[in-house]
Amino acid sequence: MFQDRLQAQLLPAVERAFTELFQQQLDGRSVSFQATRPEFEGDVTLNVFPFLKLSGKGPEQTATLIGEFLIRELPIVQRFNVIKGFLNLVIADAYWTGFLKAAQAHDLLVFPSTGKKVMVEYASPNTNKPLHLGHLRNIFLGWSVSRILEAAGNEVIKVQVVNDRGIHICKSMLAWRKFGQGETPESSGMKGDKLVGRYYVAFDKAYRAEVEGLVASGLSKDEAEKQAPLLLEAQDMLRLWEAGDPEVRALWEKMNGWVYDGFNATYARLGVTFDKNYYESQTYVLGKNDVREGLKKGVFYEKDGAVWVDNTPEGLDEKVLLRRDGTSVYMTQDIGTAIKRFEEYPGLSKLIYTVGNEQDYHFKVLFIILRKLGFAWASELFHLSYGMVDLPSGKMKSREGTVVDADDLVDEVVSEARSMGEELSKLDGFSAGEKAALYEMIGLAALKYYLLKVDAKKRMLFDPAASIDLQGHTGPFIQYTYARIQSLLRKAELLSGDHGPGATDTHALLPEEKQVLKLLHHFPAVLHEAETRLDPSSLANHAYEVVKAYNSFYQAIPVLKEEDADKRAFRLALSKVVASTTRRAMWCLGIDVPERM
RNA sequence: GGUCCCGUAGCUCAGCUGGAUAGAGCACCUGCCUUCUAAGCAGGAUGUCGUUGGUUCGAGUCCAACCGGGAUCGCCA
Repeated sequence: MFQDRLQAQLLPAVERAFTELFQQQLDGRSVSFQATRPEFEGDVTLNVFPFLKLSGKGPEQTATLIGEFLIRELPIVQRFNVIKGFLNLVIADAYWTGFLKAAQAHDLLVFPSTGKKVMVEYASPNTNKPLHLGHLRNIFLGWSVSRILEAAGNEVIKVQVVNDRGIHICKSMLAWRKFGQGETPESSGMKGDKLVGRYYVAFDKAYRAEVEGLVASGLSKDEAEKQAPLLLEAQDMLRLWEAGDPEVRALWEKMNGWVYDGFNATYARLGVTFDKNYYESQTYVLGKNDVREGLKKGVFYEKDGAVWVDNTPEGLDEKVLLRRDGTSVYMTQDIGTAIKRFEEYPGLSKLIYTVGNEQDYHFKVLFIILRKLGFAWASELFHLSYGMVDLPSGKMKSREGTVVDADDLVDEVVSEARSMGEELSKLDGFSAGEKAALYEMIGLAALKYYLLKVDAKKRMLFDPAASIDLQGHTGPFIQYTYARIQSLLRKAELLSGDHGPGATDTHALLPEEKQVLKLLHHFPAVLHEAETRLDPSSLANHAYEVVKAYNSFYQAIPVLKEEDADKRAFRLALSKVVASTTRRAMWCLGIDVPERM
């Protein structure tokens, strides 16, 4: 369990209190301190209810005895009050100002190196259509988790698996060859992924027309769907692809190339990168030997000529790993790819798959299989499962054209940031290019924060109006606070006589100052939690809490206008740490912050 | 049908291994800019925490059943 610097002092003292006052051994792990609720006096609270058996006394008496002991033993405990079983401790201002000094010297959200290497897989698109809103949640989530792991001291390898082969891309290729008349991204001025996606849609349309015609001529729907000439042709093309037919391969490479150009443009705009790309056209052959090995070892078994795994002892089902004809299924290649990755990256300590929760079962089975094959690292595989994104109108359906395109969405939110910015017009001296870059930064912040602040595990509703909101609990609100502080710091430097911000402990902390300090103080614990739970939302929400408290402070307490030099220096120091910590927290979310806005 | 996830204010969401009178934002209302950036601050109103039982000193949180929503269970990917 993560201990902050305050708990590190309090916990041993509480343990001593139990040995000296009650002659009992207290298990430190069972002790939890919580922030004191605002309606009571105090900074941290110890709930003594769980320890009444140890103390052998009533709640009030137990709490009072411990409180008195802490006052004697720890200078940082200034006074206390007891309400029922709650021991509320007031921590001395000197502790908080000392904390601020430490935070000035060392970034609160940078942990020492763990020496561990972690691989995060995310994005993983198909190459037959452009990226959409669902991909955005995946991409922002995977990127943020990578950053969080880095901040927590790990080396992170970011990868994607590109699903570049299969019937879906053959459909686009076929449609392009039939109807495309040589159209290219250049000739049409269309982004490559959009162009290929258009032919995928064109295929679907023509195919359904064929199916309807066949049904009209008397076939059942099922038969029609299987016998439509276009589908047969696409399947032929897939066979030619697998046989390495030069012409099909050339077309495949050309059209995938267009898609990659389009994806790369989107990734660049979103600000994400990959250290390595895996392509299914290469990985789909993996895993067969591993499955045969498993068969030899008796981990799997043969039935009807196919190879199976029996997961009924784990409460799951039986599952085919190699078809009767010896070809592999999706699971087979995932087995092989996982093994290959741990070979390619010796010392890899964890592998995280950012994949939607509709594949929960798949990953459960995959991890069990790898464990059965005897790989020690199988326990370090993690499915970062996230919920679907729904629209107010319901589920996104490509057939019904309700899919929200990623590029369009970014355009929209950036344009909202622009009109807001123009309206407020606070950017004197900015060039057109600087303004455009700023609006881009703000728009992306709105979108990223909107998708990241919700617990990733949960299905979420995407409200287009709320996602471009720039006020309240949003990314731009946090950026705004940062820009505000930067402005303050710039002005402070202009004032003569100030030799930079410094923390002093010569004045009694105001409630607004202390509130900000307490929230900052809690930040490392939040990062730790975000890392262990692989959950950016907790970090996103805490960043909001901090800047909200800072804004209250800012609005109520003078900084530069303060005449007392010590107080002014202290408040500047506080502001500076809020800014740098906020910037780091936003970095962990993949969101940039501006110097002005 | 089996397995898994979800149900908290009008809407969208927080609520850490059980702890004090369940919190934010949006929307609605009232104040605050001759400016340390009003993309802000202060204040107002809003709850059978899906239902019913159980465990506990204490349950939004744990357990069971039920109701409602979703996912998944293929020699598909």
